[in-house]
Amino acid sequence: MTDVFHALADESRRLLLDRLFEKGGQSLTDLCEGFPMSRQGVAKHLGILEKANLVSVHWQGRTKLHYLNPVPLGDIVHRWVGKFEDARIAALTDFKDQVEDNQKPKQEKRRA
Amino acid sequence: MTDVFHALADESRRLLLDRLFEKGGQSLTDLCEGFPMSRQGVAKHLGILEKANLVSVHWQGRTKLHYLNPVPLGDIVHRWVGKFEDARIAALTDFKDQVEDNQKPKQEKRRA
DNA sequence: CCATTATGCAACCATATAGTTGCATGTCAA
DNA sequence: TTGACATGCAACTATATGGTTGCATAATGG
Repeated sequence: MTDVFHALADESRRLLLDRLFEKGGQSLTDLCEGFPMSRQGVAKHLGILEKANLVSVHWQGRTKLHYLNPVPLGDIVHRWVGKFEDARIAALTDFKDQVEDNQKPKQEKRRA
Repeated sequence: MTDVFHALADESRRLLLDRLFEKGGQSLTDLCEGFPMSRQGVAKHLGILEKANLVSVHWQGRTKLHYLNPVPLGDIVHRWVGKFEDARIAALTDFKDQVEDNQKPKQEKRRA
């Protein structure tokens, strides 16, 4: 989970995912094209994406083809989105309740 | 976007969100309770969550009440999940196509 | 007023991260 | 074999990060 979020928390890596989204099966050198960074820099980012399982690879001779792997995001993030959506619904009543409750001048701030 | 993912890429911060998910309107000291970290450590994490707009605050006298804010995740992450889901569908045909396509060039050492 | 409580600010430290360069390894084609 | 190409590995640097401690500020309550 940490790995996935961490991997996505970087513009360069999101850009690489964008590229793989447009066209899968690109090699390192393909992905380096027009990228403002050394080849090794890109390789490191791809390594992080692989480790997060957001990119899967397929060796073919001496070239390593990269593919976007949609599974972990679907699995892991979906849970969080669902959670936050529950919270969103709850927030409509909850937030107001809690603010009002906490606004009672003195203590008694613990909400029921 | 970077801020949101970065904020979520830390176990302590996700734990704080969990706590606010369970019960909104908690103060810094409330959230420090049982947390294996100094108050300032927690305050920093909350600052990052605020900056990412995942937590909104409401001052009440000298205490700062924290609430989970579901909006940015709903907006921003949803787009990514959607994108990855498109990719998931595409992957079924795309992946196979691209592998085969890339294999055309030369030798036959790899089977389809 | 004074003590207590809730928070903020700043400096500091250890480690992680993003990026670099240089060299090694392995594969392809002639 | 030889050279060119695709990638990996390792060392190094600057900065960001997660965490700490100490002190300052501001509101609360007796």
